[in-house]
Amino acid sequence: MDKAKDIKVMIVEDDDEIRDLMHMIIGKSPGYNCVAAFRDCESALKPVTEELPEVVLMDIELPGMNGIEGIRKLKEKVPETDFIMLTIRDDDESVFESLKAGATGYLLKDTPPARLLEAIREVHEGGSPITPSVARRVTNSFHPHSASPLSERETEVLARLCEGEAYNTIAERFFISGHTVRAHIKNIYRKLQVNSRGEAVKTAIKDKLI
Amino acid sequence: MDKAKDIKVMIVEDDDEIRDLMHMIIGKSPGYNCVAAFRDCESALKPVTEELPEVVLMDIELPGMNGIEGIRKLKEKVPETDFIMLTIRDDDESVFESLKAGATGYLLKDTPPARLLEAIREVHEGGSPITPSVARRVTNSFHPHSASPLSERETEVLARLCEGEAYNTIAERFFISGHTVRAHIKNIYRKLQVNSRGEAVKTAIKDKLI
DNA sequence: CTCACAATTGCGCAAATGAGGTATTTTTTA
DNA sequence: TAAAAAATACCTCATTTGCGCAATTGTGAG
Repeated sequence: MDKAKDIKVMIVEDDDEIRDLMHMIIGKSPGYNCVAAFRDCESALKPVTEELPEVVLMDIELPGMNGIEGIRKLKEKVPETDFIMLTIRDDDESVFESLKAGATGYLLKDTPPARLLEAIREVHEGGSPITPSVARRVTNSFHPHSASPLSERETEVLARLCEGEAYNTIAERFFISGHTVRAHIKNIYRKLQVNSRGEAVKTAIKDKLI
Repeated sequence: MDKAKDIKVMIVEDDDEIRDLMHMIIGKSPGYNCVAAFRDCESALKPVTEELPEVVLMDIELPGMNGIEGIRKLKEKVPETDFIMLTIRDDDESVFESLKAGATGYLLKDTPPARLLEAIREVHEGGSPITPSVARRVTNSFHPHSASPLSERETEVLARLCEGEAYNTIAERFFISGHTVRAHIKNIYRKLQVNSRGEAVKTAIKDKLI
C-alpha cells in the first residue's frame, strides 16, 4: 500500500482510552497515518524531529506542560506543522490563547470521528477547522461590543490616536486645527474617564471602540 | 404550510441574475423564506424595520454604500440579525473589516447553494460559517509574527509602548533608568526603520511583533 | 585568546508634544 | 424654540520625546 501521501498525524492526549481510540481510528482510515501518540508534551518534544508530523492533535489539559504551551514549543521545532486543539474547553481564554500560540484548528471533544478526520484533511489543505460555537467566539471577538459613548468625530480621532499619530498629523488628515484635535481628545478623555493618551488607547482596544 | 419557523432571509446583491437565483433557491427550500432582496444598501435600509430578517446575505461590492458600511448601518437597526458576507473578495482587509463591521459569516461566491443554505442555518443557530481559506486568514491573524529583528528587551519595551505607557512608566516597570528606555527605543526605531513612536506602534501591530 | 559586534544600561539637551483651561459656532435633540 | 451635544479654535507650561555620546557585558567568529 502506498502511504507516501498519507497525512502524518501526531496525537498528544493524556487519557489512554481516548488516545488509543483516536490512534486506531486515524491509523485504519485510508489517507491518514498516525505516526506518534503521546500522553504529555514533554514526551512529544523529544522525538518530534524524527517523525515530522504534518498535523498534530493537541489536548489542553495535560499533566505537566499544558497543550497551549506545548504548541508554542513544538511550533519552534516544526513550524510547517499544523496544530488542531482537541479539548473539552469551550471558553474565550482557552480558544484565544490556543490560537495565539499557533493552533489553526479548534475542535471540541464531542466532535464525531468522521468530522475529526475531515478536519485533519481540511487543516492540511490550508483550511481552519473550528467547531461552530468556537468560531462564533472568534468572529464575536472582532465585533464592537458596547455602545460607544463617543461621537463619530471623536471615534475617528481616537482611531488615529491608536495608530500613534501625532495631534498635528491628525489635524492635517481631517483638515481641522490642531487645537480642535486637542478639544476632541479632551472630550474623549472625559468620556472614557481616562487622563492620558496611553490609557485612552488601552481602553479603546479593550472595549473595541475602534 | 407552516412557515412560522422558516428562517427569514434578506439579500443585498447588485447582480440581478445572482440575486434572483439566490432568491429563488432560498424561497423554494423548505425551512427558508426570502423576505426581501435589494440591489443596494440604501434600498435595504428603509424597509428593514418592517420585514425584520433573521439572516442577511450581503455583497461587498455594491453601487453606492459598500456592504461593509451597509452592515454597520443595518446592525444599528436590527442588532439581533446575523450577517453573512457573500463576496468574491478574498483578502485580509475585506475579511477583517467585514467582521469588525459585524458580520458573523463570510462566504465566497463560489459557495455551492447547498452549503449556502447550510450556512444560513448555521449562523442562525449560533455558528459562524466561514469559507476555509478565509477561516485560515482569521486564525493566522492571531498567530505570532515572523522572525522579529528585535531583541527580547526591545520587544518588551515595544509592547509597553503599544500600550501607550510613558518612558518613565516603562522604566519603573523594568527597574531601569528612563534613559535606558530611550536607548532601547532608539534601537527599535533603527531596526524598524521608523523615527517616531507612532510609526513604531503601527509597525509593531502590522507585523505582529508583539 | 582576542577582537568585533550586539545587547543593555546610562546621561544631557533642545525641541516637540501633551494636558488643562476657556470660548464660539453649528447641529441635533428635547 | 430652547437646551444639549458636537465641532471648531486659541494659549500656556510642564512633560515627554528624539538624538548624540559613552560604558559594560556577553557571545561568537577568526
